[in-house]
Amino acid sequence: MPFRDGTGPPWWQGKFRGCGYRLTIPREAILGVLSKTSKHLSAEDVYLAVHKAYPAIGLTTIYRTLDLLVQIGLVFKFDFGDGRARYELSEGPKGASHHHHLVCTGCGRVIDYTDFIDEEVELLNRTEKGLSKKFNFRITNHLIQFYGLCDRCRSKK
Amino acid sequence: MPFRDGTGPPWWQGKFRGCGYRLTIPREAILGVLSKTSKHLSAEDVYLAVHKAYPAIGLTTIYRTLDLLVQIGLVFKFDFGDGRARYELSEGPKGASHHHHLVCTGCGRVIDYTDFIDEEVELLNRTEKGLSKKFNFRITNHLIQFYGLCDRCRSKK
DNA sequence: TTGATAATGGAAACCATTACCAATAGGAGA
DNA sequence: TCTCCTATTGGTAATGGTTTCCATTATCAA
Repeated sequence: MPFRDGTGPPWWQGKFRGCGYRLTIPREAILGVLSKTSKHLSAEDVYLAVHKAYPAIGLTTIYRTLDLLVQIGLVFKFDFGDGRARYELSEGPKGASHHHHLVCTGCGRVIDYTDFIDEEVELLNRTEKGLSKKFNFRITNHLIQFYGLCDRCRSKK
Repeated sequence: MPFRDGTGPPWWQGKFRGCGYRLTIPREAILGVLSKTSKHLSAEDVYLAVHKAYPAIGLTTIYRTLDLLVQIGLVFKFDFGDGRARYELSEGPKGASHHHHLVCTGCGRVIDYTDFIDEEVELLNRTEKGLSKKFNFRITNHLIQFYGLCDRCRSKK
């Protein structure tokens, strides 16, 4: 009987065992970091955060684990155009906090928005169904991003 | 009076002059390559293609020019997750051939689709308006991609 | 408790992209 | 058409995020 009140084993344990993966300290530490922030962390960001509590965990493990988490579907990987990948937990323990991104091409700032999400998701689901059938794809994920200049960058020029 | 029948100066000349950029051999060659394909070329792909006709043109120029074309808005830059950027002409001389992408996470194959495009674009325009107002952004572009397993990769496992 | 093997970590390799700078060429004005 | 200013170019070297390699360690089913 799983616990989800913060005192028992984390809610993601099942995901691991179910796939035949071992639940290790580094993996728990990385999930811990990701679950405690709403920022878009790079691999190095995760490394630095994890490093505070577990200095022995190496950068290689961070990359490997993040890849694994993306494969499992626990984590989303994004590219905001600054040359490094960003990672976000796909959903929190209390449920999904689904959002899309607004990226400033001037300063690289990323804004999460949840407005219009319902309409977008509704259309996406419909599109997914159609595409799955037409191209015989098993669609697992989608990406929507808007690009532009934020207020600060607009006034600079 | 501009020519668009292939015998006169290319339709993109105005774009350059208007922005104060010079129209050079390398730039024309690169645009030429991009306008003759519907594939998603990497910088190296473009380099190799350009190199056949103009062996003197260097890879550095390819990168610089592609960046410029993206800035001007003549070219879109994509990331399909294979570690290299892909470039596509944003619209052909005959008009736009707007499409979105379906990416196989198994083999990396990318399928262009135009189905649902109208609905998607309609919703995106509405969303853009709302986001522009709420966050005071000047939105210039958007990205939609679906990820999944293609038929071949599904049957492999 | 034990053993098979999945997972780890440090260093080195990888590789797409960028920085640097001397040489070249576009094109507005004469 | 010619000249000059300066944007552009191209080769090389550097950059830096990510991956590879492999000997060591730790997980967990039996």
